[in-house]
Amino acid sequence: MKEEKDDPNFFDLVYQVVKLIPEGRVTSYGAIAKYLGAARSARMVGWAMNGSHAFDETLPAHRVVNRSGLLSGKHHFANGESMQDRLEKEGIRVVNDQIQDFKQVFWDPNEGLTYE
DNA sequence: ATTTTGACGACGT
DNA sequence: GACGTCGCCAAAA
Repeated sequence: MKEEKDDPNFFDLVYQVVKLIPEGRVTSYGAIAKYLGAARSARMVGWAMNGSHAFDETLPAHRVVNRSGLLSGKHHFANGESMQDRLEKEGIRVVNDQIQDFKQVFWDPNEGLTYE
């Protein structure tokens, strides 16, 4: 038998979590990584997203930002403006690629609970 | 096979 | 809070 040394599911899991992000909310790569048990592999989350749109354009990658609430990956979208535009459409305020009230719109997959 | 890079994060200064 | 450095792991050169 072949031992699963690697975790091909890791990438899939990332996509699943991103899909679970409620509208008008955002999360960070590190939060997702931590949720998957790879807290120190936040980079892998971003790397997974890199190929995500290749087979899943519905993936709301625009709701995933770095821990600072900065649209670090906006340059990877087809149109550099699409990411910010979508966020603002969902009620998220973005100024200079920086999400305003990031703490309020932040959604942690670990909690998944509605807070005030 | 080795080196560099990358949609990040934590820690030290 | 800004800046520099290290760690993490996978893909590209």
